[in-house]
Amino acid sequence: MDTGDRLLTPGEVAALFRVDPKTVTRWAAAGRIGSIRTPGGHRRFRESEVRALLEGEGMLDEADDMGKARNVGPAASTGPGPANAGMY
Amino acid sequence: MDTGDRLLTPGEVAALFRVDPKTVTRWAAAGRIGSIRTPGGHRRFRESEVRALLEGEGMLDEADDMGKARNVGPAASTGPGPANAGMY
DNA sequence: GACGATTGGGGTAATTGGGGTC
DNA sequence: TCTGTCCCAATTACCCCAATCG
Repeated sequence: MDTGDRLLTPGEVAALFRVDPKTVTRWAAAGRIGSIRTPGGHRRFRESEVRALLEGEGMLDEADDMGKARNVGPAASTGPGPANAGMY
Repeated sequence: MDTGDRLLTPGEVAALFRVDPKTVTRWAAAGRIGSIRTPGGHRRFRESEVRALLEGEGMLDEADDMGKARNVGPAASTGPGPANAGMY
């Protein structure tokens, strides 16, 4: 049923993307990547989603014209997937 | 609905959240998650509550489509939704 | 009663979150 | 506009050993 819903820590995702953990946090805060929060407030990311982002399957439309799908939307969130609640 | 009466061990919940079993114990001690204690002092967690926490307690409606069939993960059931009281 | 594996509790180090700045 | 780095506070992870579960 699940496509491999292993959860990754921000550090894991950051290492995968070769960026800073803080940057991954910003992606989650911007709603560009789905995030699951622990009761303590920390974030966990779906390995399947991260993998899709790494492969570039997540945003095929944007690969061609990014000035179109980047900031178009009622909620300002591009919402590529399950957007987080954004409460803190 | 027997799916909600299943009890999970701390190790199970820890694997679901991708955290340490000790962390799950800490959640129960902090009152962030309901726990049932065995006569010996060990804890058991309700599967329904854990799943609700995993899918997002914020339960925000999102009608987004990415054009490509991506992982939807486990079905997000509009469960009881024990509001997360974890404030930073 | 005994055994292996898990859990609990305490304590300390590492990671994470949020804000602000360059 | 986006990313990397600074601060501090909270959360989490791993260490120990004793008790409990199956």
